[in-house]
Amino acid sequence: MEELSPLLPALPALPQIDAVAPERADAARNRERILCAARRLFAERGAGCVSMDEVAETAGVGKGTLFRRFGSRAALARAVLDEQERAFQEQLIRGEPPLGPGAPARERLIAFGEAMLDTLEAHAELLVAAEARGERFVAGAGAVHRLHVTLLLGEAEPECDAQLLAEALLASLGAELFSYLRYDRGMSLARLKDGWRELVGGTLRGAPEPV
Amino acid sequence: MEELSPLLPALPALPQIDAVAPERADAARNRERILCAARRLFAERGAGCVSMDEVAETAGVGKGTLFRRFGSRAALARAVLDEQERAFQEQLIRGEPPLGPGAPARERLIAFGEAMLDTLEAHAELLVAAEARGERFVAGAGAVHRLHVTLLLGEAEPECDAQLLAEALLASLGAELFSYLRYDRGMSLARLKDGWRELVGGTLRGAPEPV
DNA sequence: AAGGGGAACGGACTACAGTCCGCTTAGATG
DNA sequence: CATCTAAGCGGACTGTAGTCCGTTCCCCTT
Repeated sequence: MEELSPLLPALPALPQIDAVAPERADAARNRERILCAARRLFAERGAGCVSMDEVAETAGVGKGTLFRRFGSRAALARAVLDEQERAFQEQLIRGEPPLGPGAPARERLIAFGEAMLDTLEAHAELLVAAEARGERFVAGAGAVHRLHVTLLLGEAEPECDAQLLAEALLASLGAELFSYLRYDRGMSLARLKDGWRELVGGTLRGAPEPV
Repeated sequence: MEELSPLLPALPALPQIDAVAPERADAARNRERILCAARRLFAERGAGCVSMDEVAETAGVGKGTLFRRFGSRAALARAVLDEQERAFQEQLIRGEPPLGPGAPARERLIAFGEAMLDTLEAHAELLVAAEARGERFVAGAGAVHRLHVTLLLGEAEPECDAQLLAEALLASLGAELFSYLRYDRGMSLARLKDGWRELVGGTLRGAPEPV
């Protein structure tokens, strides 16, 4: 694994897994309250129609606390999706093929995109909120997806610029674009999946001729 | 023209197609002042560091006037780029190949992307401002690009879902993504152009090569 | 149990996009 | 030139994300 690290853009500050961060009791309580309130409000009224002030008030904490915990609106949305996202990443790493390891890279890529599209279908609004203001590129979940796609592309076609193509492919799975195509343009989920397949199929169909 | 009118059942108050907008003198003057101020401020300090209040003050007009004219921050950025964009569209429609008509669709697509990347290199910050808040999808310039790419794709590969693939390809030319790749990740412009060529090449490899 | 240090709290504050509405005035009409 | 009216004006106002900083109180130490 180590030798792959040059592919990473830089993943600093991965949340420490072990015990470096003992959380104070009141902090933990408040975090839970906030997540709970956010989940409820987002579900009730849609993520786009809930302000941070409302979340703070509903949770019964101050605004400062809310932002100290989560840093930004986008980060809060991500935190609400966290459980979901963890499960998805688990699938990618240890799940059954074709999503998990065992299938050819090309099949895994297709499965990945289809799963992403299913997630988008289920949580479009929240995901739009989660990728606001360019945080899309920095955020933890995005980094994992990026790495996953990069590795699969490199595996399927060692000659290609996997890092760059991964970004291009992921851009086509962005939440804002999805919302636009799905709801403003009325494209069906099946059509979007077909499009993804076409895109991946094309990208992986043999190395481009050397210039 | 006039002699047709007896045939018409009476079309009162159809929105005038031509000469719709006789602009009042003060309005024209203010629009010019605003564009001038915006151009200057954006150039001096970067589009990201200029607030609408500042533009209004520098232009010597009220905030209401500014928003009445341009509607939003993104629209103002687009207006500042307008001249540039007109010239570019002219190239697409009537310019020399490979950007203009005359070259095979595939070459034109590649040239289109490279030209877009050059534009991004020159005006990244302004273009980021211009595509804020999903206005990317609605705005005039975006619509022309979309149509152009869709037509070329359809021409090069009639079997494909040109509308959808056009969106995917255009997403990879988004200003935010460009800024991230170019400046945060430090990829060279040449590399981005190569990536675009790879992407287009792959997408169009499905169909039999045009003879 | 008491005390001290520092993390956590909360809400007032800032900055900014975008809206509203009463006042002004360009320019058309007679 | 006088009058009229609707387009245009401007700045106060709203709603929201995110910051600051004086205060509180958790938890470790003794």
